[in-house]
Amino acid sequence: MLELAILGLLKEQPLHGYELRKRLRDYLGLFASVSFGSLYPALARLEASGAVSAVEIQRSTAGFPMTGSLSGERTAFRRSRADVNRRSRSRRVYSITDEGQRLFDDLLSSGTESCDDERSFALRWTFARHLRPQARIGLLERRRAQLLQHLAHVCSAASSNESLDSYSRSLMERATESTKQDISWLDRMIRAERTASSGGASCD
Amino acid sequence: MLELAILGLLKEQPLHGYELRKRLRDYLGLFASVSFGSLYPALARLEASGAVSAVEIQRSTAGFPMTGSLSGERTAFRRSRADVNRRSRSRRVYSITDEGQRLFDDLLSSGTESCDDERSFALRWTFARHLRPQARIGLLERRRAQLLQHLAHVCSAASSNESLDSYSRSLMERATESTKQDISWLDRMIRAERTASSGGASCD
DNA sequence: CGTTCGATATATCGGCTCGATATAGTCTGG
DNA sequence: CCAGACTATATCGAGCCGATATATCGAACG
Repeated sequence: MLELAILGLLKEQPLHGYELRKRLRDYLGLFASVSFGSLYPALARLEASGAVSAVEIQRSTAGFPMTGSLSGERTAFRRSRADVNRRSRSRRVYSITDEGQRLFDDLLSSGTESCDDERSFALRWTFARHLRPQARIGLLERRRAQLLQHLAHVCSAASSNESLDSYSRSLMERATESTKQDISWLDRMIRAERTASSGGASCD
Repeated sequence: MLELAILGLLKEQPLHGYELRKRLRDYLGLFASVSFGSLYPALARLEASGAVSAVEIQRSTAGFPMTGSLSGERTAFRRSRADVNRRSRSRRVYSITDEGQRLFDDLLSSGTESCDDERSFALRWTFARHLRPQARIGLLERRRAQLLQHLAHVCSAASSNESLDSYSRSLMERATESTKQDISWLDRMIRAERTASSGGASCD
């Protein structure tokens, strides 16, 4: 799943590891902060599989480093942001490749079988703009079915045993309420997607 | 954290791995199902550290197996439940030791520094009856402070950058709403705990 | 002027968890 | 009598996390 998040951020612009982590924490950081012990191995895997390419940027006080290696990718490396000009030390700037674009599409739409937990869904929904309208609705409906199933399971477990104390019960009630509201949210999203796709252009 | 859940269930009665997993899924299963690849190593760790003791129950069609080893613990092993008499194959029944009781108390109250994520809090709250009233309130307030901090962080990240598309924004709004409701729930719980502890014995 | 501190930046290690898989006994039903 | 489902324990690889190590830079401080 981390690969999907990395590729999604690199689709917008090339980034180095440290900045990538900050964006994972801030933009997609609704759920958790990613540690370096996950990030750098994931980047190494992606590089080994050819999904991303890395350019080593040597530290240099001049405006354009260009110490000379791999001329193609760093055209997109523009120091438009304020934190880029305060570069320090050598950095490895990663860019997504064509193969990485394909991998991103695969990972994003592969939730057909097991878009299991909440974080996985949240991550996919963050990149929902890269999905076809039909796939967006499918993602929402799969998530909805999972929450309904989860709700039924919790209710059956709660009714089969009344030995829960007040602490467990209050926790369970809060969780159930939150899940129901998630389902309502999904319903609203599904309705909005349906009207948008019917009102807009025919499916693609 | 898995150790804490195991010890909490074994505090009530001795259990073998398979049944333990079912209860982790049903009773504490509000969040996730625990895999055997986590459970059995965790049991082995607990046994190696002396927090639990295991009794090998050989399969036998008689009512009482009692194949003879460690006479003390299995007094609590009563086949009062329907699924116990349909025992099959040899099982390793785990019981909590005195050292395990101490470890449970340590783990349960060690959230002073880092009761980080939601699942950790939910697990501790499930066993809140084993905490002193003061410690219960502390747990709730730590969780509340974390959620407030999380909320502030998300809001600042959202305001600093407006480039989020409608999908990310709707997701973030739902997450924010849910977090606010969690905080309200915590406030209710804190109020209830305060009245309960003030109505009961004077604080100390 | 040095030096200490915090931010930037990459990398690795051990330990824990998961999903998949292997093994094997028991019970039920066709 | 055998197929399939359930019970039960165990292991493996891979991924993720927290902690830690290393190194450079700018700012703060005396």
